[in-house]
Amino acid sequence: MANLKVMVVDDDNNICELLSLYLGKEGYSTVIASNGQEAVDRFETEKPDLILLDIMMPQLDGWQVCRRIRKTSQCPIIMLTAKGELFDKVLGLELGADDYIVKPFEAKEVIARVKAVLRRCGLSQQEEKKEVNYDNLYINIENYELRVRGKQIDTPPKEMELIYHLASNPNRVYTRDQLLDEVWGFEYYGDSRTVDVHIKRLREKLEGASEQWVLKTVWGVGYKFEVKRTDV
Amino acid sequence: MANLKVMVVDDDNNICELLSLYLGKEGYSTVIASNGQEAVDRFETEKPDLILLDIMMPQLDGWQVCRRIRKTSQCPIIMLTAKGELFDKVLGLELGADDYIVKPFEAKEVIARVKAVLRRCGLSQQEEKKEVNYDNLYINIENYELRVRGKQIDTPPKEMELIYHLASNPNRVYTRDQLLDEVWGFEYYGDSRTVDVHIKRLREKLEGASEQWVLKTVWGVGYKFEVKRTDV
DNA sequence: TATTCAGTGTAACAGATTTTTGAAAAAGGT
DNA sequence: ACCTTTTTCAAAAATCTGTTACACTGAATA
Repeated sequence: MANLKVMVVDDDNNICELLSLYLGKEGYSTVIASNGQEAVDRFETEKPDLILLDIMMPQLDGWQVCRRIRKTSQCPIIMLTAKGELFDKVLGLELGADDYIVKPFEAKEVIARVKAVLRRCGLSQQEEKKEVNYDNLYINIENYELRVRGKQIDTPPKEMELIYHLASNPNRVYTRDQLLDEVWGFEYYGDSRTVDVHIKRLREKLEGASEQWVLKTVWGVGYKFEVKRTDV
Repeated sequence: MANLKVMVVDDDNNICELLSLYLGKEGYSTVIASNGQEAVDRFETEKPDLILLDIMMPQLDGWQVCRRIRKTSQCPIIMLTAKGELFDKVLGLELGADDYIVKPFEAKEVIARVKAVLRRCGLSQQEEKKEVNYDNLYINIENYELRVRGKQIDTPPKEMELIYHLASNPNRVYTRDQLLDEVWGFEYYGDSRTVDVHIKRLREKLEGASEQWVLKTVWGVGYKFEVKRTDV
């Protein structure tokens, strides 16, 4: 896959530099714009593959920039919003934002979301694995196949995607909101308890399948697919 | 990461110089303002990434400066308060201060707090380690994972954060109040004995894990994660 | 050395919070 | 219309957290 270009738009130069650094490490090339007008202008000439767009900016704010760009392009846009600022999901959807990130953010999260959005748009940098394999567990998200102890188990799509998502990043803790965003999608509005119910049904299917891994609750935080370490 | 800029506001020039020195050594660039009005003015032009703000100043005091800056910016603010002066946490919270430091302060503490606040705002100068490793002890705060003698131990979030905090700064003594501030959070009000109970529960989990380190009580002061030195 | 006392360890409780679970309603597909 | 999947809801269960009371310890004093 050719090198992908990301445009970072924020009036705070530190944020721009930081994001640029994160993205650079992951092999993206970056373009920086430090205000709304510059963003609109450079978008035409640079033709980035994705835009990270701050909402709070003087003059032309993020929403306005988003609206303008959407008039001529479907280029994926991730909005940046400061914690405390209330982010209007409805407005975001109407204007065609693809995702949003709350500041302060972490490198990992930014990268994960950029990748996720690009993937959804069929622009992922490298083909990602469509299957995961653990002791007594095989998941293939392409043909929606789940095998536990070698036995195929009929599993509804949502459960399938959830276990695939968790098992693809073993030991990483996901909050319910992250899962809703990343598995259900940005546009999903709903009770975060929904995740619990799916986890429960997955657990019924996975119960006692292996000592090597477990679908664990991290109390007060979320869930993770925990894999026993053999080392250290 | 681009160089971060800190604005130091204090009517005592010695304090300013001293802080400036500390910060400079750590790679921050600094701007000094010696009264409230100057702080407000220079904030606009300099756009610092963080402000160290003395409370007691003639004319415009720290609280007033804080209020004014908060009208237009979420720039992190750490208040400086002299020992003896009573520092009003509630007022601090309402006005949106992010932390506070009591004078006389130590270089180490100032740097630690500046870093902590910047980190919370997603502006940390370098990626901080999310895991610590000692003989028979592995802590990963990102995955909420605690392993003692290689065995994974389920641990509640508060205990997790506490041991992570202590183990991240081995041999440093923390008072109970410091731990409440730094682990429970600036906004937490509560009995400092709470810390004792958490320490006890941690000790149960860590008991006899290693000769190399220990969760030690410093009588009359607080606690520290003590690591035996092999060198020196 | 005995005494005193503030500081610390511990166990147990209560309240708060979070998670699990079952059941039923809603939505979607055939 | 039927069946499956998904979501919602709320009661029940589990877990975490802060507090308290009391026992114990270390350090200072007489």
